[in-house]
Amino acid sequence: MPRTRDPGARQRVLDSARDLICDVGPRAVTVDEIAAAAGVGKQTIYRWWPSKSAVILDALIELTDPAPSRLPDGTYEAMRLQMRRMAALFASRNGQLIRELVANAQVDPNLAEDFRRRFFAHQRVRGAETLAAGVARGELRADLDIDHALDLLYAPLWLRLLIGHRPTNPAAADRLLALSWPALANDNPVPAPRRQSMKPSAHDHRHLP
Amino acid sequence: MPRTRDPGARQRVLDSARDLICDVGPRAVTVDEIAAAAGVGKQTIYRWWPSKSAVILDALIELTDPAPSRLPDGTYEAMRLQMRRMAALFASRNGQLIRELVANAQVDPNLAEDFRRRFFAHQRVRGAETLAAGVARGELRADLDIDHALDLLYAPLWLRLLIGHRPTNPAAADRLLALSWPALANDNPVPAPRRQSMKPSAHDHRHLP
DNA sequence: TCCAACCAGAGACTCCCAGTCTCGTAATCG
DNA sequence: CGATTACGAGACTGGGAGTCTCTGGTTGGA
Repeated sequence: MPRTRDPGARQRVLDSARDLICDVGPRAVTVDEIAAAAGVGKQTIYRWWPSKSAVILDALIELTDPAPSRLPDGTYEAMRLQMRRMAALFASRNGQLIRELVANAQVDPNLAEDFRRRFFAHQRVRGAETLAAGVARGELRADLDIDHALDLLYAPLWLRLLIGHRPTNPAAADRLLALSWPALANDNPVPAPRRQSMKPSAHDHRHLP
Repeated sequence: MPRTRDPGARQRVLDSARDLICDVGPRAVTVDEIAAAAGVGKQTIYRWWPSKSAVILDALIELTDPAPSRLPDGTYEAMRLQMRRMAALFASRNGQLIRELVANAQVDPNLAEDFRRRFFAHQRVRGAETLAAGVARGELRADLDIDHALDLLYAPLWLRLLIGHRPTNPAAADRLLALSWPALANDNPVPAPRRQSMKPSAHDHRHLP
């Protein structure tokens, strides 16, 4: 019998938050500005989200959800594509959203937990599947620790986003994968047949933007 | 002819900042509390440091400076020690200082630049020396890109500190180094003689806290 | 038709904290 | 001794997160 939630308002809040933060940069954006840009009362935001960071997390998740597109067959190329996607996200305007969230997560344990569960872990699932498939096919070492391998592959990109000591772009993803590959690949192709074309080719080294 | 800076005050400010942040956690600590704990006027803090973050950065740097102790000869063991030291720092109370600084650096570009120059880069210098020596001795691949290799080795520890998806401890450092090693080591010992005892031994794998 | 329940936008309000300003005092040097 | 400057103490400003209040609108049931 009561009035129900306005889905348009929800969407306008998320869109405004995303646009403002990506343009102006993190922390320079206030909740009042988001509310004004969305044409929404401040209380409407706090009715549906517990904090400003929760809004930003939802805005970020909305961006990256709808992409279960097909991956290449080879483990190397599949990982390369996934790392390139992550690098592109980090380098895009939307990288600002992630930086803001990680910054606030250092202070707010609840946010940290949400961020890990709803964004960070979610990002890793497909990578874990790819690596597991690679192990099953004998392209990767049989004793590979998937979680540590994911850290190895993804962490340098994260670090560049958060520290800014180097750019985060697809070329960086390529170089990092090429560098790490020998640590993951199966040195002794036990019964496994061909894994020739999957290995990094020479031109993957040494020519960056 | 004027009164000079009180070095005791400087030290008390840094000590109080460190203690409070390590105990209470980042952002829960205000400048007023630091000043009160140090028995110092607030203005004295702002006379010598441009911001709260600058105080914390100095407090952090003071901790990690005086440790140019000798490293083992083997490249593997030297890197292992350095990674373990970093892991221990991250896991200690002082890891809070770093988290706070990285969080604020996402918002404050000047702080980000200072943090990179005065802490982050400084940390990497010795690692770079170790790797370069390893290349020179033929233990590591001749075409190794030192900067990327440092990212590979250190970034997973940083990521654990900042995201918190896994613990940051010496055992983790060991496992990450053992995992990455094949990506760095020289597969073709060209003219290089023995590099036997430097390689990870079997017990370095698979037994964590 | 009317009413209860709850949503909405608008904006005033409280609380907190980084950073500034002011004061009276105490060193230091010429 | 007097000019100069640091010092501790604490009042003050500005801005932003989150809350409260008000008025109005929309829904579904009696």
